Amino acid sequence: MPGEPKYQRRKEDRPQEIADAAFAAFAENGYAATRIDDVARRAGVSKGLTYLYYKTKEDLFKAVVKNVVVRRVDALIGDVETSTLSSEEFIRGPLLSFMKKVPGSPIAIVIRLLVSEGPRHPDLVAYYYENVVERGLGAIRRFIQRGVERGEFRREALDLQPHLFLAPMMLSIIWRLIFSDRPLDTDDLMESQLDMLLAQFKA
Amino acid sequence: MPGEPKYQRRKEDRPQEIADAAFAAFAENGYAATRIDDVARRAGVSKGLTYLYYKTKEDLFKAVVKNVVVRRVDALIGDVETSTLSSEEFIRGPLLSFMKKVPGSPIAIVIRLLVSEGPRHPDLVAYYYENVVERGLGAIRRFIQRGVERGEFRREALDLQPHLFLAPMMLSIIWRLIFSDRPLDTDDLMESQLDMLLAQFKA
DNA sequence: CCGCTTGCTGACTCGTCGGTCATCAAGTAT
DNA sequence: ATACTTGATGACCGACGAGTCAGCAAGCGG
Repeated sequence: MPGEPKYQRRKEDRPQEIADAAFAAFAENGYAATRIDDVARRAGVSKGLTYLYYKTKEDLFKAVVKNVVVRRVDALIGDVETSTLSSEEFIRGPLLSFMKKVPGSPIAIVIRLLVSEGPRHPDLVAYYYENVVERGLGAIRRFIQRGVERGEFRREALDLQPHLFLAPMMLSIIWRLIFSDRPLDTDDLMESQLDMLLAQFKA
Repeated sequence: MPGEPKYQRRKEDRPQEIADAAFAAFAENGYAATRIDDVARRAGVSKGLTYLYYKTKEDLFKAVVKNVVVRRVDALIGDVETSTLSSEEFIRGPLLSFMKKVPGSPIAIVIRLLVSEGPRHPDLVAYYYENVVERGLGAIRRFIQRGVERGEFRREALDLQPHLFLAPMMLSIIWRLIFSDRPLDTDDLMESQLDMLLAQFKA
């Protein structure tokens, strides 16, 4: 009797599937504590196959981080640049709702991985810096500038460090990474911060 | 010929010395990547001795975190409670200068360790939460309350989440953990935040 | 000086896990 | 059908590092 085939060949999909499984595994146990075997099992694949597509564990790690990051940042930045809302509306609308989502999103996991493994993967940190941080901060800076040009913000807003928008979001991310279940009204934190910034810099 | 003794017995000092060495090692390489042998060599001691004082690697880890934490937090909180400065003076003086120091201090290292290893050491997280976070936030809350009672702050300040004071500090810590060498004027960040808070809540 | 306690050593064990490779079998071309 | 390519498997290897333990010697009490 012929029976089911033991496996199908799916050259195209495997790398992505393995990367997804790896992300899930890293998210749960961290990089060091994750075995390639775990990743393979999660992906429904043998350990050997993982090594066909990713030469080393480190390779896989880098692929995973780039993967997760690239997918998200572009979308958001595109939003900022093309939106037709007034500055205040944009801040209270799309920006705030984005910030609220981040602490529970895969981005938070990537930050955990960067904090713990970053020092041993400098090129990965560089990649992240260029593709996320610089571009993200740049977008905020341009946004402020546009606001000033339109007369919605005072000139002093130009001296503001864009980081100040993101500080409560960062705290919220770390809080959830460490104290996952302990309550903290992170939404309120971010709203208060944006309120303060607007109060201070609105024309 | 008698020669030097090969070692001295120093039962009292060993545990602390080993914990210090372990902290240095964890700070440099993280928990998982640090070998007990490294710790021992740093402490000028044999691997076996480490196991005399700490049953397992995890034990050592917990001892290290508690050790570093306990030493610092009390001092600061004591400061807040006993200071005779006005609220604004205190914020712009001792509080600001404390916050400036943190990102380069061992506390930052502890945060890295908690972010990466926390999920696997829930009791350690609980310990940290009770002894650092709750007490720290409590101190800030009492400080605000005192300011309101003295008429230095408006009543609305009571609704403020204390976390908002610390958000830029948190961002600075993470920034330095990940991007150690990349420039960021973290002092300015924290100052701006305190300026905003004062502008908003000063009576 | 001697003998006993115990702080301390370091060679060893043993499980684990990253990485390899001989082999198999799914799919394809002829 | 048959031969061939290559995606996929899983047993295996080697190193590495946590934890053990038999024994050594510092230093104290008599």
